[in-house]
Amino acid sequence: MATRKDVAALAGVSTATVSHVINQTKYVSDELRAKVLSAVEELNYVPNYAAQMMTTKKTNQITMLVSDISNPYYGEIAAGMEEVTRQNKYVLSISSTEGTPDNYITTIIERQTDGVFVAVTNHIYSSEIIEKLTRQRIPVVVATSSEAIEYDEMVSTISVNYATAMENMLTYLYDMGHRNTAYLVGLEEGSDDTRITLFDRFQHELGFNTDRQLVVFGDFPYRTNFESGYTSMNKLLERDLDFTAVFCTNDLMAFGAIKAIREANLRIPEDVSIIGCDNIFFSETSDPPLTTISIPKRELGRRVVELLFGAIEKKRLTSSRVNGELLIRASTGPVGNKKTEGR
Amino acid sequence: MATRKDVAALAGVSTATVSHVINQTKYVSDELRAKVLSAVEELNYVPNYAAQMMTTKKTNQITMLVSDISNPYYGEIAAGMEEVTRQNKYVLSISSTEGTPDNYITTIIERQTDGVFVAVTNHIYSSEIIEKLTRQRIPVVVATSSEAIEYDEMVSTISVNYATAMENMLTYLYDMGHRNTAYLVGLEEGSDDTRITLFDRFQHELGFNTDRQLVVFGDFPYRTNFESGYTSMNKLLERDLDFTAVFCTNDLMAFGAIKAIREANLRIPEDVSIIGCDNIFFSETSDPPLTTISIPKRELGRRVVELLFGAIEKKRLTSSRVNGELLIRASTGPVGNKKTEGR
DNA sequence: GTGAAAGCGCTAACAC
DNA sequence: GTGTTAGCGCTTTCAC
Repeated sequence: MATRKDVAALAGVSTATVSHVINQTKYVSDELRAKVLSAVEELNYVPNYAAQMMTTKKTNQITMLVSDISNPYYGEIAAGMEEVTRQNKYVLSISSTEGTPDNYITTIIERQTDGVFVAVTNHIYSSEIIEKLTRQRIPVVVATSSEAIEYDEMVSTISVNYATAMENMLTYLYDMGHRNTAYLVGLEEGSDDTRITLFDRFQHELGFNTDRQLVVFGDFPYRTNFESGYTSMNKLLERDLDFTAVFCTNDLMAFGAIKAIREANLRIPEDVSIIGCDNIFFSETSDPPLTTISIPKRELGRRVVELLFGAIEKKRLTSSRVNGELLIRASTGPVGNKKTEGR
Repeated sequence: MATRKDVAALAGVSTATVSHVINQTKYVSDELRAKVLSAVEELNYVPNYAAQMMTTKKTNQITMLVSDISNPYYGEIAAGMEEVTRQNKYVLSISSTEGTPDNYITTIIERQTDGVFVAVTNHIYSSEIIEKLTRQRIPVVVATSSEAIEYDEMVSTISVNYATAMENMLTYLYDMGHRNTAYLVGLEEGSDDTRITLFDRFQHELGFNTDRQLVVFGDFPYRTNFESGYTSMNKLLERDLDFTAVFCTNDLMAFGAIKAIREANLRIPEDVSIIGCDNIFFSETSDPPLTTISIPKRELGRRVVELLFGAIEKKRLTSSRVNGELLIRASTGPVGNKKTEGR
């Protein structure tokens, strides 16, 4: 593997000159620059990143820490991140924390990532992660839906504004005659998710029958995936309460819920209306197409990286916000003649 | 940021000793080891990876180069890779090559990734990528479905055995009365995909009406996503041929095809049976649930990393193979009374 | 068993 | 404009 020294020798210049033409860090005469370039070409020279990293103390690497990379929601966010990350010659690395996140953090710190996006749904883990990261002065962007939390100065937040979408959703349900709507949260009770508060608030304001029993929290380790949706829905069905609509923390859970509902011999939407969140790609093609709160995922991903760059370069921190939007499809409808013998 | 030197000073030992206890590379007396450890603890010391990289010439990093990270198929493979990658203290980085891959490769080479998994569907690009990588002596694993290609000694292959699944699929279709089945390839003509060959072969053997017009290749840049499925299906419909079943290169394309079919006022499966490939998560919940060739994605991801490790450590190369399996769901059925006025 | 010291490949002063 | 050189933090012989 050719080094900068070899190039310098071949081109008959000093190593510093080579550096300067490669990094365009100082003006070098056309003549020498040409020599250097051709030497680079000839030797098939590629700068050694590790060495560069060591002197500059920058890795040009950003990492995404995610609970579940196989959730396409994060896949699309990652695609958005990748886009701007790449344009800026950064590298995106992805860590999936299925379980406790301890080891990842050490890795991230060792690798001296320039910034990390914490997209971990488990609240306890994520605050732990954030703390460890900020202690090392690593810029962090957190996905939060709550503005209530106080973060360290190293952290910026990206959040989704759910207020309008949640209000629209509940108004829509109300207008369709729904008065008892459940919520499959998946997360632990006490999670800092604005949607929970918004759900309560708008239910009160609009005149729904509110019953905490209709809100189903998850079990450790608090996943929000297909299985979790399936389990939560079954939990809800066992409670034997009246409900005609179910809102789920995300589309994946909604699909799990749909499975459970069908197994219980209930029809969608005639017996139960289902609403998801995220609008992942498949919600459009699913059976039935899913009513959901759409989130601009790619845009969100781009924003995250911009936020991180801001923190890395200017050391100036801000927050960013993206809007959720209700998308009505076939999984919801008016309250119908419920098959009461269904369960 | 504490360095090894600080630790050595605090512990009252040499830097070498610190290295030895951290890397367990030589026996160090319990007494000193304890001192070192507590110094590490106290200083919150974390080894600098860049420095380590520089001396060891290893990055402990593996890269996945993928055409489309938002395709959940790759998401699941990535999850499998991440699993073993993590267990071995490696880092997984993901690059999405939407468009020409030139720049990524340079990045990968600069970063001196220890190994890369090339999951790029575009054949021309992928061979170019492989060449550049192997020229730098970087171990590569390629996803191929063809055994025909001769690769450099630095490349191992992971392949899916489609033979049985393809035969089962076509037999199944034949038994259902289908005689004209189309194939939406998405890729360019001449792609090294065994499925194309297998499709032809079994169609002949079983006695289908074969007509190359029923095989639809893609257009540059040869994507195999939803849009591509939609476009290809429309292309097929315009050809105005008889067909009662359509096989698609992957589930994403199948969903795109389904959209086009519905827009043409055709019913699934009464008028057209649809078969996908991959069995991504949503194929189970889609409308209709998709008949598809299932691939053990996580397992595949794990194997890829193992292959890469083999290449990195022992410099011994092998190949690995995983089996596809036909999964019959509701998007296929017997040839019915086709609504000929449908298009 | 422990330590000194020579690099690894590059950057960035600083001289020339 | 171009070259010299002192590190960056760590690993690893090789002495002791």
